[in-house]
Amino acid sequence: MALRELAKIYDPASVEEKWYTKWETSGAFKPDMASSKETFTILIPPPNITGILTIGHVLNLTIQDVLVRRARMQGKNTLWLPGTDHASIATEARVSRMLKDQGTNKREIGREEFLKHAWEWKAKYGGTIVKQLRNLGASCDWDREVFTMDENYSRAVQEVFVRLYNDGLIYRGERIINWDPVGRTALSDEEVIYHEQQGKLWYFKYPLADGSGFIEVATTRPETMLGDTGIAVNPDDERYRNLVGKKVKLPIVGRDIPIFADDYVDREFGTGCVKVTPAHDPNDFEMGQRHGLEIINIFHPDASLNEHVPSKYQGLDRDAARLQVVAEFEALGLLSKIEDYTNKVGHSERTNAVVEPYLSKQWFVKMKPLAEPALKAVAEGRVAFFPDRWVKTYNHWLENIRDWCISRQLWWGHRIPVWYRGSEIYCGLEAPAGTGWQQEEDVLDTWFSSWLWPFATMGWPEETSDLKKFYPTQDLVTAPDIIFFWVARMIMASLYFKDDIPFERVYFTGIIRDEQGRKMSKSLGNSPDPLDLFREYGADATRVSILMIAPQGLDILFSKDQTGHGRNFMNKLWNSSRFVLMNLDEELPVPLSKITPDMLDLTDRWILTRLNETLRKVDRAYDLYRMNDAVKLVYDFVWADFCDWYIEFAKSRFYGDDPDDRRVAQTVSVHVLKQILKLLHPYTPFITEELWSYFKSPDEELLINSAWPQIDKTFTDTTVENTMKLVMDVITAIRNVRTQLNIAPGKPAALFIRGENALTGLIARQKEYLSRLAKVSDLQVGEDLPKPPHAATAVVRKMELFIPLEGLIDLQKEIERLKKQIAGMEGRLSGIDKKLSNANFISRAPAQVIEHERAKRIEYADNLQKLKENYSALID
RNA sequence: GGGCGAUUAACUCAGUUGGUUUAGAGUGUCUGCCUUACAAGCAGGAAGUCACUGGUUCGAGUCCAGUAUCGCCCA
Repeated sequence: MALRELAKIYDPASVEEKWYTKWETSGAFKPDMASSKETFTILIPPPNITGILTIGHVLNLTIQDVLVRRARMQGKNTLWLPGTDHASIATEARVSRMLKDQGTNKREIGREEFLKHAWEWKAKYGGTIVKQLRNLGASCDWDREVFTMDENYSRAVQEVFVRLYNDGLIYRGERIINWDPVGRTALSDEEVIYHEQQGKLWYFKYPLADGSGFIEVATTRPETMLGDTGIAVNPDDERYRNLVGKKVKLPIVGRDIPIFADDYVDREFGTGCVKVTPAHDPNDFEMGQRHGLEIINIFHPDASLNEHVPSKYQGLDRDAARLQVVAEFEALGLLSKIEDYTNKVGHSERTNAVVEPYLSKQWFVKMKPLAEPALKAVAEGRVAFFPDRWVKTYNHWLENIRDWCISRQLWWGHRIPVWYRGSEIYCGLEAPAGTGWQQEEDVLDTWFSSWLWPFATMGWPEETSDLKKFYPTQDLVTAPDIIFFWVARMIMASLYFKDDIPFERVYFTGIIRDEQGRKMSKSLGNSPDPLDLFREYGADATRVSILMIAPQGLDILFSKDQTGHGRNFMNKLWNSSRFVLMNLDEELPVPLSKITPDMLDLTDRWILTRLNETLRKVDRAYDLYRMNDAVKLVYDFVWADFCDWYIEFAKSRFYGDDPDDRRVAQTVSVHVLKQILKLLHPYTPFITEELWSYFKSPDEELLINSAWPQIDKTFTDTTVENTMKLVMDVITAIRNVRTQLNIAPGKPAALFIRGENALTGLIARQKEYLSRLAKVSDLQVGEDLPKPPHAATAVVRKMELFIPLEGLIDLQKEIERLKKQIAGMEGRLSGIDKKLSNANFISRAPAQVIEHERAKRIEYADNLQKLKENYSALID
């Protein structure tokens, strides 16, 4: 059969979909349930159904795909389990916006109707990101795809709630929580993002109730004074000791409130007197509890003022109320001063609204008992973090953990399995018998379902075959910004409900930023759409580009241009394959196993040795989860070793007249190329599968299922690297001379090498290669070779290279060139002399190091002498 | 305020237990090449007091201490 020819340029669009379909329909993504082989499982961090693929996902998911594809090739029984997350707040916001566009809202249509719309929305848009994962090449087992509101999954969530409730780890309580006035729901502490903000510190005078004067307080939030129910001072503060026990008449409101002493108050801050608003500040709430203060909630859920403030303030937004309070204090002559003040203001992670500390009745999980085993699991190394510095962050959070507010005043989510009847409370999987029971209106925090991901995706609480086979999983790949939200909580939930770790290793990727170091965000519009990149450069190029610039655990500055690097690499791979293919005969060459080492050329032994070395280093990089190192190793092997040198050498043999040698070169080329395709397949699955189809033998299958390459010692040769280095150095030196003396690259030149026969003999045997790669027309070597007149000179490892080019050498240029070489060599020599003349160095450094320096000295001195001789010969 | 990280060529980054020529790569730049795989390419060159200051050591980009700048997390 005639071998097919490759197009001159790789066209990703024409092959990507074809191979993805082939992989999926062949069952390559599915594990073998009957197999007893070692399993390798990764759970996808479920993307939000509201989301679309971002560059951050591309990094994260590509790393997962790389790990999974390599494990699969290593013969492990591999499962990558995909799914999506229902994202309560985000989805509910989308659906609400849609309803608003239709001229209605959720309260108008009611819970049931709203949920119908939400499911419709999910059906229509929720699959977007999953489709995009296929474009990326993700080798997930789609038959196992899970959604956090699937029936089974929901049952697991209910089950967990009920068990924790019965175990006394879930309770309902009235606390100050973080309130999102836009989402109109409670948030957990983790969902509040603090931004530094330029604000003011207002100083207010509060008149004492007995008319004996004023007390001054400083506040960043004047409007909350409408809910003040006390004034606190530090008990040790001499300035205010005599005021403790007195009362203040609260301006505007007219309420009498007590002055009391509490250790919490910082004497240095402001005036040392603090206004206390127990309903709207967690610290004030605590003080209020300690001192029996009245609690007055002054806000509606949308953060406008309610009926507990004077009527002229009712209905005002908190910002408008602030201005009005300040104006009124000023009018009353009670505004003492205003200072600039920088403080951190909490914003809702989802809606970006300024979060209001708000007293309300919510459901909480007691975290301390869950945190302790989780700390232990990581401390004992049962779960390992890469990079491991994240352990510190993890420990710090768990050691200072606070109870988790899990109820949300939303409809889209898992409704809390609790029913009320009067003062009765029932918690269970099903509604209680009897009439008059009302189910809790709130749903659970989305993370309360995602923290069960490692086992709920596999059918828990049933003891399913998946759970038995694939739990616990091996690797989790995620961004460090959800270490608390998700990673730590999964460890806690898994230890509690499965009595086992959820995964053995967590790989934390960096965060992708733009060229200026800013986070990618929709509002900045600085996030390129990965699908555009796929179209423009191909999915493979996008994947490999991102991996190349993604060092372990460091943030990544990404720009579109970088995708060009990957594209160029793909082009290089494509064209080297194309070249090898066009130099084959009618049939594929015999496999390497049919070749005996004595048939191999020096360059064959060299490339096979380099291949072994690359395999060893790549595997080590994987073991350390240094993905970018692994990519770089293969990149260098392909581009520098294989393309720049081996293929260039091989041209002599492909075009030469020794058919046996030609066939050996074909065999080695194809062998090395196939190993390259295997090594690259996890990074760039599409192009490698496509190329594989041209080079695979009839008994070989898809590349995705092929075996990961192994080191083959048969062809390793320890001396070959040294010899090849010599040849390559000589070639480089000649090229160097040619360029610097402006000798046309195509112009043949003679070469004389004077040096030890042992070395020059090695070179002489590679005459053919010198001729092709350095355009050497006539080669003469010997120990006593006379220097030809009018020759350029170079020194390589004590050998003198002479290039006689009478009439073509610019003498002045050669003189300058040699001068520079001499200066360089003198610099090296003096550096070594400095070391060797240091008595301490001689007496304390290891003998090996000293020996090495001495050997270098001899060589440099020799080189220098030769350079100088040739220099003086030239200027005479 | 506490913690973590970064600082190496114009740009983006490697540099794994201190010694492997005078610190590497890609991009950009300069010179020359459309050499029968690839101009998305080839060959060659220039370019860095490794943020700063001390210390340890025969020897520091690498270890220690401090300083500065930037970034992130927590309070």
